[in-house]
Amino acid sequence: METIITRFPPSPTGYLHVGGARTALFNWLYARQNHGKFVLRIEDTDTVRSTQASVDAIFDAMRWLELDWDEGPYFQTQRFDIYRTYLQKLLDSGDAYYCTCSPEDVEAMRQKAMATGAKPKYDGRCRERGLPPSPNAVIRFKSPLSGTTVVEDVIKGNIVFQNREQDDFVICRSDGTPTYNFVVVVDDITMGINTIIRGDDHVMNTPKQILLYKALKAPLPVFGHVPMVLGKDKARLSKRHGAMSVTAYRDMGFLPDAFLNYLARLGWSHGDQEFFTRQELIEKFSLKNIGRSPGVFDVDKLTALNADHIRATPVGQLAPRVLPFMRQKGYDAADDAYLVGVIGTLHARSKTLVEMADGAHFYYREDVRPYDEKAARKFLKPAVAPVLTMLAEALEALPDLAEKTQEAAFKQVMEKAGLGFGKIAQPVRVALTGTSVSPGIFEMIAVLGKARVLARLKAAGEYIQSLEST
RNA sequence: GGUCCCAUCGUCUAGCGGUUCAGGACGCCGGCCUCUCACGCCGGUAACACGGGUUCGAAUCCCGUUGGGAUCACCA
Repeated sequence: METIITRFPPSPTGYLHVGGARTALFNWLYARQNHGKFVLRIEDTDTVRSTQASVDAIFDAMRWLELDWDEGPYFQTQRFDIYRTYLQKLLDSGDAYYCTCSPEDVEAMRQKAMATGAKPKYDGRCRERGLPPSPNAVIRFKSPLSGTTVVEDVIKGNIVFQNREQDDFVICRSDGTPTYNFVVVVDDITMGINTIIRGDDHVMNTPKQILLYKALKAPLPVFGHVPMVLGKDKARLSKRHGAMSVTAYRDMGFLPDAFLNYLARLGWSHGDQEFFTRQELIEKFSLKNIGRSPGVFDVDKLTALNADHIRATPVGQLAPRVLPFMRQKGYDAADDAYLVGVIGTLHARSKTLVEMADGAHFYYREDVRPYDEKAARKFLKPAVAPVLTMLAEALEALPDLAEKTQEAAFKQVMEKAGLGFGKIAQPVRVALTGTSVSPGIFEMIAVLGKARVLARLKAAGEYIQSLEST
């Protein structure tokens, strides 16, 4: 069987956006599943809009998503000589010709056509003139005047185009640089790309490209056009929908596998399954299960899926991923046993890594004061001071802080104070964390360790005393 | 406007002529669990755009309407 070779060809005119990431993912999955090759190609022929910063941003995003490529990155700007060769082939075979009509002339043709209600296109006036190369001439492709070109789309099915709708499009500008539809075809032919999965916005280019493949006598690749990703208002995703850049999702605390899982499920399905590991995606992905209608990007669902992935990830593996967020908050955290313990108490209650870092505040602050005002007022009342003291003593006497051991200590205090656990837990929680929301008391104490716990209980006692004296 | 594509709960979707007065997930609303918050569990809300056909039978096939999207460059 032929080796599957797919590609992802972003143009470096901005960051990698959500839609682009999804087509990259689909191509990557398909290549990986078939033990084929995934090629990265930078389409930078628009020298005005292309920037190195964008190239870097794209690599950065691909690396974060861990979508590795087997070949490339190729840069189109370094391949002009190849394009030149293929241009000459078309000229030689008579499938292309020089045209000296100025942009203004062509524009006039469009206006005229529009006026008569016809489709705006170049009228082919230089088609049979056999013009020689000249400084201001462009090269146009000699498109068939009749017949049909059918795109056999693996996602959408057959799409038929009338050749008469096509005009003789420019394949080489007057400045000598080749245009998009031409370079893409040459690249895909020379790179051996046999499977092209790309966005819906390219369907109209496909008949042009197929014509080029035929003129170049090259075998056609398999085409598949995936529907667009839309924003909440059902309009194409754009800046006004907020985060479009893939790396923005990294910064919001999403896991790459969760992001990929979400992207895959947006437009593709495998029965009712929602959660997929990266490996499952590779195994179960299939072109035939890609839907034909556009989908709306939903952060809430991404977030829910992210929570599932966080929970499914062993705490040890989560540590290096949360660390940057901890540091960003100024916590002196390290990838150590303490952090693993911290994550253990937080990972079932965090939907994102940012939330996890937020929830870890009390683990990395020596003093949790000032207390949350409402929490302190409600729970750190005079009556609880002796209870906190008793608890501190009981805890101090313990040989270790295993949850079982702690339970006995708490039971002892509960009996002495004549209070239920519920009455003791909240004050302790405030004393330990400064707030009324946190992981479970026992697990928290086990992670914090005796020294921090005793100090905080003592501090809370002092706080209550200071209230009484005023 | 021309050309092309699309159309199941608010959203992502399952469904590929009958076993579905349509299943799952997110969201939302109840409840349970419970030391708070979560997790988890249970239950509820909510859809086949419309109109014609074809067929014994249609969410599933065909046509039309409507609605959305894409594209019409010497951008990619």
